[in-house]
Amino acid sequence: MSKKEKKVMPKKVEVKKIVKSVKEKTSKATPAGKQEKDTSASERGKKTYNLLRGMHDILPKDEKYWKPMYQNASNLASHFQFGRLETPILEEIGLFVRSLGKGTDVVDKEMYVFEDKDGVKVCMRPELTAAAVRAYIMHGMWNMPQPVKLWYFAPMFRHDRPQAGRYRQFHQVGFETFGHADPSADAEMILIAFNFYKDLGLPVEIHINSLGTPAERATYKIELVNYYRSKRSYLCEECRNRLVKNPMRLLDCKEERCQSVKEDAPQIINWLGVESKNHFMKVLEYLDELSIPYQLDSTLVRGLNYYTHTVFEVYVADAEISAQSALGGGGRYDLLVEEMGGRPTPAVGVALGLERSVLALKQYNEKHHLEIKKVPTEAFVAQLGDEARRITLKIIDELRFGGVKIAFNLCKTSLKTQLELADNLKVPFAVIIGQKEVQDGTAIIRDMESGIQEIVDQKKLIPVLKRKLGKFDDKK
RNA sequence: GUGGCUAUAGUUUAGUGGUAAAACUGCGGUUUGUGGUACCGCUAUCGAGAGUUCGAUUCUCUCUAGCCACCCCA
Repeated sequence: MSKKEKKVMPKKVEVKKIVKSVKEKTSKATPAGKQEKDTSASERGKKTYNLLRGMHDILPKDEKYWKPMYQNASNLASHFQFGRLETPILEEIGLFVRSLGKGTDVVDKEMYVFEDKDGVKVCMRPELTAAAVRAYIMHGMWNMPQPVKLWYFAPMFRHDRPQAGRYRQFHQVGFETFGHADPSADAEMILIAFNFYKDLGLPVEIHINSLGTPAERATYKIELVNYYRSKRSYLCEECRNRLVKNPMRLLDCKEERCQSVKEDAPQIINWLGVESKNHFMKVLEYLDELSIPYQLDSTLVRGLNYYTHTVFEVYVADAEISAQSALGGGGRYDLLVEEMGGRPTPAVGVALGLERSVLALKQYNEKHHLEIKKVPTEAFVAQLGDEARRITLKIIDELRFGGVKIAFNLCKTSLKTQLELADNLKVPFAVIIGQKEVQDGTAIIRDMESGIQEIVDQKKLIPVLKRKLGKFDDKK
């Protein structure tokens, strides 16, 4: 016991632990154990904090999903010439009410709205398109060579009821193109969304529809309502409400009794004018050319009011993976810039939900027994004693410049434990530096498979390691 | 926002009206210079609060959170 104490004395943490374990032992031994328990409870009785509802931490274990998502988005953006846009989380409420439209769920019940200390009503952004439009107008981007292409990777906020893959703070990666009316812009958006998932290794398909112009939609709406009104007695209660409130949503109904009514319902495509129809057909031609799998979906409406012409959503191309419906979606919003006070500017955009994508990707990989490969660790640097530890940190830094992917743990003092860690990581080599090596200015390189060790000069460590790893120095 | 299900160590799961079991992980140890094994030890106010009870982790209620369906969306 005394030996033990002596050993650990210099370390505060260890002392505490010993004290604690001694306490516990005595408390167990004595019948007055209850008292002991009480004191320890009050000792530890500090409040712990939980997350707010619908909020989540993104932990290191999911870095393997988040990192490639950011990299993919960033690569696609630079390839397709999108510039990074970063806007504030807080904006004026009006921005979203005006762009998304009153009557949409997002505006009516999901926005985080509060008054700040100046009594100004502010809103935490529920999406970014409106902010992008604001930025486009505010910074006079119509004076730049068109199209202006912007992308973002950012958190959004919606006060919805949480579910798996559905959070109150969630991330979207999105792309917006301003000043490009041609169907090729629509196709480009869909291509980017498609590639984003392709690069992640998740097969997706596109559901697509056209909403035409507001005028065309209005005529269609009348026709739709007329049709549904004639079948009113067959409808579910929900749909009777929709008939008045939001007729476009009638087509979404999943009630069995409404299905037969839905089958013969007029389809919006037949009510589009020649121009709108042409635009849509051209988008589809592009998709055929690009071999992007898509489904025409005459019931696809989308819940934000600003869309015109093309609308689309991205789904996992595997019905068994329940990823909370669409992974992402987008469409054209040719009238929004003008509506928001800018010059008439055609625009198209897409937003992808990242938490949902991670969820879908996890499920997909699990089903197909796939794993995301990490960059393998090439060597473990083990150290023994204070002197060695000091040298080690320096050597670790040198190895970073040398481009050797290493692991280490300065927290551990025993060589045994460190080699155990090295073994768990399945590194091919361990670099061992102890008291003796510090004095000699050397290091041991241990081949973890064969156990063969070699002593090398610390200065030659990087080239020797690289040669052993099958890497060659750039100089040679 | 509506309805339903669930809540036990870091994780996954046992279990009981008499304060709890296991696996994995983590930390420490089996002389601080050598790994893959083995062994030992430590780690849970049984989601929070109230009620019924001699006694509740177990029964009841409230709350909270998560999940599922709907609504909607990403």
